[in-house]
Amino acid sequence: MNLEEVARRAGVSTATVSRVLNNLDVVRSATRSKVLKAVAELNYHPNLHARTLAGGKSHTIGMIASNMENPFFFDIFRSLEAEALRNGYEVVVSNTDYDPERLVRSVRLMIGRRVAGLAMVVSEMDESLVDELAAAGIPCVFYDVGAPREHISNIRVNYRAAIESLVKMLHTQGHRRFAFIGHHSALGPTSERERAFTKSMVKLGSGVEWRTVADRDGLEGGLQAARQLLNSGFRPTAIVCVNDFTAVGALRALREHGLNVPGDVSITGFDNILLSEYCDPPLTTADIPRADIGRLAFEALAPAGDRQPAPGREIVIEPRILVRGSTGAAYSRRKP
Amino acid sequence: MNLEEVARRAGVSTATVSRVLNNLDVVRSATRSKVLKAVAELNYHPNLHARTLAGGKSHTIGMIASNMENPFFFDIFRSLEAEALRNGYEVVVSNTDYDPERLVRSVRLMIGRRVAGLAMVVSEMDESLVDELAAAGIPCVFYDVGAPREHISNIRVNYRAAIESLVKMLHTQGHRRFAFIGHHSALGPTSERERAFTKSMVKLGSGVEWRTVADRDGLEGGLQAARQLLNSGFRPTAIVCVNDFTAVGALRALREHGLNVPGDVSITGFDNILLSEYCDPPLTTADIPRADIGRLAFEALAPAGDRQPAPGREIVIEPRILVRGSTGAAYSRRKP
DNA sequence: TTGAAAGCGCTACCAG
DNA sequence: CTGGTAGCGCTTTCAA
Repeated sequence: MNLEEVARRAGVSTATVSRVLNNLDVVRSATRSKVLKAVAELNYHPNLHARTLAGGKSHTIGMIASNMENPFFFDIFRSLEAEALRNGYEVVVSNTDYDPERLVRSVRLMIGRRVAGLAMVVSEMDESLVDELAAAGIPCVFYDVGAPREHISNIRVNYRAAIESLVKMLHTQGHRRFAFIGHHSALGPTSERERAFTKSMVKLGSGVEWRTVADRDGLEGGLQAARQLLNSGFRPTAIVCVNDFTAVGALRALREHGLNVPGDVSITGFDNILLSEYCDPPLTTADIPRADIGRLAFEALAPAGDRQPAPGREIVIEPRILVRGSTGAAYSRRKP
Repeated sequence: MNLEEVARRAGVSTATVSRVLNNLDVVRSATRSKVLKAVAELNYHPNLHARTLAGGKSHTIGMIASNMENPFFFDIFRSLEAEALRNGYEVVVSNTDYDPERLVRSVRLMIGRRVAGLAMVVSEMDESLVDELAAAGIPCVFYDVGAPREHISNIRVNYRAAIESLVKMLHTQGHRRFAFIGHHSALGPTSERERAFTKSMVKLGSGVEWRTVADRDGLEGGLQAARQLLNSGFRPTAIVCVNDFTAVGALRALREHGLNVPGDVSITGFDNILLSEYCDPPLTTADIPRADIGRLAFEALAPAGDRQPAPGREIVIEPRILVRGSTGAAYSRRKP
């Protein structure tokens, strides 16, 4: 089933059918009707590959994420997609599960698809991959993983400030034994968050004890990391988690050990995913405005109004601290 | 950047480059090297659209889901993708958010992409859309939404049996006031689960009171539905939820009302998503083997070994009940 | 306002 | 084992 069959049935040329299908309003209304009738009767659906090939432009935006299972990434996808659809683009996602090989695979796939733009929401990144992307001439926007280059936009979050606020608050509440639960990831946000944590600890000086531990991203990773932490004998009164998803996992480990939150241990998340309000207790966290990020990412790739993609901009996002039930004064356990 | 440039640089024909890129082992090893060298030097990435168009086959499988935010769907996607990748296919997903219009859009998009197969993991379904798909000649597999036709495979879950088991267990534990929390959805699993619940209630006879309530799928929907239920004045001692995701939302409403689970109220989920073990208390639920579903779906679409897609099969899955901490004897609240 | 025809980048078939 | 070439289904000039 192709244009030609439709054209034949409508008694016009393929060019005309194409024009109708693309809403080029040069077509006489009577002709248009004939064509649409034929299209409907034949249950015709244009071949998008042929269209892309002939048209020379893709109309799809790619997004590569490290862990679509983590609602944080899904939220970004959702806002990016909404913005894209509104502007006549599709978006196709690819998940790497923090696997460098899958990252390479995904990037190549996106290049092969000749996507109109690519949002990289990943923690791992290889310099040579960025080269590849640049050589392919695909507009890119990186979230959180540094790729400071010409023509490449970066969206970054000011973790430092947020983690510092969180730590300062906990310290003020009397906490002196801290722990950081991270997740494995070569570079980027995690290590940046961890570094931010470490720096904050150092800044607090000798009055505090602390350690860090890490496992995979996610519920299970948080659980394992927290178990490992608790089994080590070290007993923090405050745990700073790399993100909410991990924190929810850690919460389970705390319950297993009979520790009350925030009575025995305070815990913080990061991101402000919906789930952070549904766990018990709800998490004190730092809100990252995912809706904005999706929108900004799209604008950096294919701005509305057919402007050229914005040249390499640097967008910094300031998280907002949200204090909820998972944190409180040190040693505040209410006796039963 | 195209085949021709690569061919020129390697001093061979485009046909040969194509053969190398497709691993047709008829190429002399020396020639192959030359080609690969040129490919690398030029940072060449084949245009997948051209490939699909010329080759006449797509090598990508589509999946349309109602709510990718619900981990249940993501789990199915993950297993489907794993199986697909293993067999040389890509998979591209589309999310409908239970919106019939987005469903139509998604289906058309998949047809336009000429996907090699399509997994429909949706609750809403329009008969005419199934026609469209059939006319387009795309192998399809439907999860849970009846589309009994020639050449179309269906994977369904025996909700009836599972819900009945759950209800029977609760009844045996002394529960007499039940509630069902569902989610809006035109047809399919929800209504089937709800019907299953209703039937079970009727079967229990006049000794029980019950009612049903519904909101959107998800954390927020579960919360709202449960609030609505509790504010109605009816006080069930057992709540059966349409799925785990919703149940976690309901749990929050129960906490808000100062109700202890399972002391005051028992609650059950469905699906056995990972989160069901991370909430407090962990949910009694019915396990649906998502990994199997993804695999079965793939096999129904593009069986390994180049066999033709299996002709319309009907696969029934029997959930397994998992009893965890969210259920217990009626009126068993331990006094503080 | 419409049609004819030249590609878009690749595969696959037929020769050699 | 390799090259030439006819499409795949569509868009887009260029003419009419």
